[in-house]
Amino acid sequence: MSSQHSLGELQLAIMRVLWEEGEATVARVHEALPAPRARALTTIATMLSKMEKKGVVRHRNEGRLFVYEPTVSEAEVRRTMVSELADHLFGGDFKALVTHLIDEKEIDARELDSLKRAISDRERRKRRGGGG
Amino acid sequence: MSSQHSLGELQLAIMRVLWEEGEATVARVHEALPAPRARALTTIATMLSKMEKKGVVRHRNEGRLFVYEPTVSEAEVRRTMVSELADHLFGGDFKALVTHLIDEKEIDARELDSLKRAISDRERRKRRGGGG
DNA sequence: TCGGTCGTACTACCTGGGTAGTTCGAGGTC
DNA sequence: GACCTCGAACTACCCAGGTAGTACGACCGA
Repeated sequence: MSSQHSLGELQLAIMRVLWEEGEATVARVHEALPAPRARALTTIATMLSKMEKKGVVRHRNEGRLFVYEPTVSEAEVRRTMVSELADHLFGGDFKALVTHLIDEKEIDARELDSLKRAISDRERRKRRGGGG
Repeated sequence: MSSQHSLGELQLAIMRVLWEEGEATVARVHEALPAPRARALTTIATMLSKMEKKGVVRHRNEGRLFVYEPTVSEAEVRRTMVSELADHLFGGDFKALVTHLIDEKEIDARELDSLKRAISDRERRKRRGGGG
């Protein structure tokens, strides 16, 4: 697949519900949205149909209900959006992005160290176990 | 300052010119934009005036020329935009962002290792030297 | 069958990024 | 002084995210 999908804030919030629950009706998405993201039900419905046109969700009919489910994974969206940002802001240099994170104290050396250990670990496991 | 400024693609391209050159006229920005970002001169002018309304650039008159200069630094914009992304995509967890970078092979353990060394180094220097 | 309820469809609007043509004014030139 | 040119201002779009009211159709209960 690997389609390029950059999503807005509300769209992301909606997707988060769908990723979490696998599938959901408009009403379900609406009530599952955290308080600060409270919107009219129709707003959610409109958004969902825009998102379907865009290809990030799909729906099936359950009686007269629409049950929506995601057609793109969280990882895909993240990949797209992080790459986009790295592109725009750091000329596509992901290392520069991490460097920024550290320079701006968003993340410190200790955190990075534990991170690095986790990664080496994962890589080692990958090498031994094979599968992705 | 620390104002929150999220910029679009063209805006970023324009800012890059201004950051690089310190200040520039519309024409200068226009000709300095890399080929793939070629736009009509009026587009640049319009954009620049929108950006001024937004507060990310300022201009002074040099005869009948407008000389624009940035009012926000590249670091500020990066901070804003990276934080925004981390917020939207990783619930504000910067570590999760780095983890993503590694999981998705955007960056590998070796790169991370050299990165980590550079960071420890910088931290050490900071601790000794003071300023920040 | 009528009327209410529920849920989607339609419509409309706002905002901001992006795009660019056209107009207008200032300055220099013939 | 009329004219040309250059550069900014104005105007007008397009698109997508976001927001929500209103219309409409289906279904259920009386």
